[in-house]
Amino acid sequence: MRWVSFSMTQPDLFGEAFEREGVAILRGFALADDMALVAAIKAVAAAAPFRHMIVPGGGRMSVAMTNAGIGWVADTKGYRYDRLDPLSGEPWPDMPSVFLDLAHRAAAVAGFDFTPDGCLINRYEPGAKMGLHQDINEGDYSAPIVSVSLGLPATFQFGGLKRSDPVEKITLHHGDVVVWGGPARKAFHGVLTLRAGHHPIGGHRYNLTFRKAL
DNA sequence: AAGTTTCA
DNA sequence: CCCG
Repeated sequence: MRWVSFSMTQPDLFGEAFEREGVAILRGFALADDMALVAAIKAVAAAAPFRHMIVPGGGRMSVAMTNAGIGWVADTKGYRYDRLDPLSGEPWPDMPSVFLDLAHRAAAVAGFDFTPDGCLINRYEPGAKMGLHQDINEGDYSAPIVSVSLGLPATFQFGGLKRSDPVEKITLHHGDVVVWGGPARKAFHGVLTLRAGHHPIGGHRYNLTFRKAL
């Protein structure tokens, strides 16, 4: 099987151009569904509350997380995907249909037939950040990663396959969707410290990251 | 280790 | 003091 290579450029839409093989930036793709997405996030969080996970080494993540479907979990032992929320022992809430539909449509733009089984929901309060890392705990690297930004803007860093590779910065705004796969699937990426600001959905940023975890 | 801290 |  041959994997699909693609790239999309959004020159000067926000005074920034970005072009990288295997990465598509869909500006405003989620705008039409933003309120439904936020409502679904709140419904998931009502059953599986946001929490600050501990990483190996003992550090506490500044980003608060919960999951729908198969969940990403960190603790002192390592990183893993789990059907159960360790906080409750119960399965993570089901993936909301508005999540699944949006992720599928966004991935299709980039040439993927993508049915995620998990969505990691990140909540960034001002001061929160996400260090450079790879998404490499999934079972199927032929599936892309789909990332949805809601709320306050953030500076996203996209690097290469080695931590030391140069990093490109791009501002992600409310409603933007990023799809990466193929040669970019295991690229290092991260989010710079969120700056305080005002947004109709609140003074924070949500990020939905869809994966084929199992 | 997707963490922090410290230093040059 | 912040940044890389």
